[in-house]
Amino acid sequence: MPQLTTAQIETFLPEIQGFQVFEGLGRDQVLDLLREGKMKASKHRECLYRLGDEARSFGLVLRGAYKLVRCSPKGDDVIMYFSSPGDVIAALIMAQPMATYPVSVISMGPSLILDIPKKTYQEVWTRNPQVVMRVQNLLFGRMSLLQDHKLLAKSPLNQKVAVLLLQLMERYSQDSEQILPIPLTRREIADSLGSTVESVIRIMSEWSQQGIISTSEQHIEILSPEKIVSYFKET
Amino acid sequence: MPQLTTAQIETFLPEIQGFQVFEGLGRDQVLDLLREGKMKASKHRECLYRLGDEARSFGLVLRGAYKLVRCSPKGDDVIMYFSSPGDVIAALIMAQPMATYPVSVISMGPSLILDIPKKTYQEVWTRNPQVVMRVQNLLFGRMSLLQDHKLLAKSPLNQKVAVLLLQLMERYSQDSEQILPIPLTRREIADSLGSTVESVIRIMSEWSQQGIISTSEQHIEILSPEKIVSYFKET
DNA sequence: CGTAGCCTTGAAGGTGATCAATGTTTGTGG
DNA sequence: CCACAAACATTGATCACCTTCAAGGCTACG
Repeated sequence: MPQLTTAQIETFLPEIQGFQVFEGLGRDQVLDLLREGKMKASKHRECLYRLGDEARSFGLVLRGAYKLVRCSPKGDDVIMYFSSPGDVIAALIMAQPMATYPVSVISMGPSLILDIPKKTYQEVWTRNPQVVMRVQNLLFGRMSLLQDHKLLAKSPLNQKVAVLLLQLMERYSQDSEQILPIPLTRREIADSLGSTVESVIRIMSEWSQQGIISTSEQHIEILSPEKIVSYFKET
Repeated sequence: MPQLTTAQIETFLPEIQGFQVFEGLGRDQVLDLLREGKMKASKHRECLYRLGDEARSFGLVLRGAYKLVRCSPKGDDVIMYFSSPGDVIAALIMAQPMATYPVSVISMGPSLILDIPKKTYQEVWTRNPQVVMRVQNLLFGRMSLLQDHKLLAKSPLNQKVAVLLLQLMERYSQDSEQILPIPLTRREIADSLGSTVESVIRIMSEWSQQGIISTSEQHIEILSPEKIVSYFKET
């Protein structure tokens, strides 16, 4: 995992200033919040933070995506969250002294993150009520997703897959194209929904045949969102 | 829903100062955070905040319990969270201007809450970084519960029920007795787990016969926690 | 060119949802 | 205090959905 020079932060600064967390903050204020931050590029499937390791730093996602993974009692992976650029990862755990990461963070496709030491969080982030509130809002968004997922507990699997794909599409798709720009495997969909690869495949194969979606080279495209939406309008 | 006089807050003040959110704060500071707060006693099954209503105030739970309920697309209730004394309810929504409650809040058994106007949150709570951090920690705890629930997605229902009962027992039981001091129906257990009453009953009946739990007058007692624990140690 | 990760399909089997019917407790108003 | 309604608990029968297991093919990458 190559570490880039701090100077490179400059390049991304305009973009970073546009992130929700930093909305409306001045350039110097933002630079202060990123103090001691190091850019880290991750290759596909590389592990950034490992569950159980001591939490020394947290991350601001710049490019690509990372999945937050825990391990079920049974031993299989469960994906808690898919992060997207602008997301702050593992921030909450920074508030506690001597804590360990509650999840593993693994990149999906080539990704870029700004890795910021715990010290900066404790000394700069927590002192600024506005920033703390912004982090809280991000957290609120993630909690809403977890709640939405709980709401679908009794729904059939195809509704769950439909909702997940549309959620991800909304967050990741650029240029209003309906193509997911990150490699999302069927296993990952299953791991996110608490289901199995086989079941997910059966559902998505059917959609492919019906021309509702199209998948090629690990990328998923939704051809007719309306039809997918219909899946969770049904009783 | 009778409103008690503000003077009554004095009575609860020592208790309130002991809550996690206010830990280490001075008496005057706490009083300021509760500014304009009104005590509200709720009867069993009474609705405190209704989903979709304009969010004008939030609550600090003093006695009893409240359930946070949303409605699934199918139309049946899903319980997102069981609150306990010391919990802050609907706080996050206070940060947004003109928002509506994202859940309904309904009391379980006779309960007591301190209802605090939005204004106090915006003017006092958000200004104090320490308090904001504390609220964030409470939120973090609730998110952990949602994550734990997601982790059990593939587990059989009896494990889910076991985990839920032990979680609630840990938070509510007083004097290290293993009796839940709040009326928890089997329907509520089902609504919380995204299951059905019948399935929950079948599981709990079996436990009753085996002497693992005992239920009388709407109260649940765990006779042998070890045996319940064993349910989620199994593969 | 072999391994690893991913995708696919089929068959069998189980868990839990659904539907239906009935008993029990709680709460309310006359 | 009784009668009636509403909420809760219970049991059984049936069946759909999804998991599990097994086997095989495809593609990328060292």
